[in-house]
Amino acid sequence: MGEIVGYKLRRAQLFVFQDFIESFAKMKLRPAEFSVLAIIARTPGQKQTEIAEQLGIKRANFVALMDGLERRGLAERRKAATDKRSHSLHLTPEGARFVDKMTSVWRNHEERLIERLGGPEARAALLDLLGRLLDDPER
Amino acid sequence: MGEIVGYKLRRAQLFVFQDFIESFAKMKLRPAEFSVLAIIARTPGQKQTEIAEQLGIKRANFVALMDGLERRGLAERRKAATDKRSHSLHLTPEGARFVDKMTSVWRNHEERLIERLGGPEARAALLDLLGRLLDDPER
DNA sequence: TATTGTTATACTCTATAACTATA
DNA sequence: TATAGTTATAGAGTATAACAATA
Repeated sequence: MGEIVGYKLRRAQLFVFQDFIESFAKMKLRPAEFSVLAIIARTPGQKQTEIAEQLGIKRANFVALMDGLERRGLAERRKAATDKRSHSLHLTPEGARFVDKMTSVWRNHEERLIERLGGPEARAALLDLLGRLLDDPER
Repeated sequence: MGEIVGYKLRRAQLFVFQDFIESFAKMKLRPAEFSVLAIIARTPGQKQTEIAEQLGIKRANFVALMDGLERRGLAERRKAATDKRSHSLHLTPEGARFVDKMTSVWRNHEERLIERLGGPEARAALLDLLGRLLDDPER
């Protein structure tokens, strides 16, 4: 099975997620929540559907995810003045502090991966190859 | 998010699985079933728990999977003479023909990935990097 | 006592349809 | 009519506990 790209990709992804999940167990943060906070931190004010789409999450499933972040006081929905149907998403001050902590935990996790891969060049090579599969324009 | 190994790995895995699933839609074969048939074909006679463990599937969840393959006449459980608790797994003759077809469909899928990656060397490089993450001894 | 296969069950993710309020 | 957010729901995939038969 080691010659099958999809299989090995899946096993590697599960391994990396396992490390990720353990890293964030204390913060009670799951991968999807991490990604939502990261996106909001980088570009505040986007509406739900925009963020869900970027992450490949169905907007229906995004609701409960965002409910959780809002209940924890990390992010908030604001009624958009221009379009009263939509919510623009922002971090709370506490959410901004949380993201700082989260980023530092993530760096440790990423550092562990770099060591396994054999250095930063290997990580860059992996990101490049994955980007080719995805046809990523920012590659 | 493009700089986060786990995230990009996940997206790439989903993309590859999507192509895989579409490739095998006509054969009504899911990734887990593919992997079980491939393992049985390569090493017939192993018992359920051994195969499940190799694939990272819990033995409880393996039961329904194997039920399905048996119901379709592709694989079968044989009572092991030495240990009457265990089942040794084998392909049926129809299962063997199915695996041939399956392998050729898989090759097309894999060929598509190689093109995206930019050639067989790129695929080899990707498998190597993923193997490093997994600490794969057969790398 | 321990292990193999099994059942039952629960939890997370994901996918779809249909509703409401706005546009 | 169409869109943003929402609700309800169903299907995978995965995890654990407990049981019967056998070791």
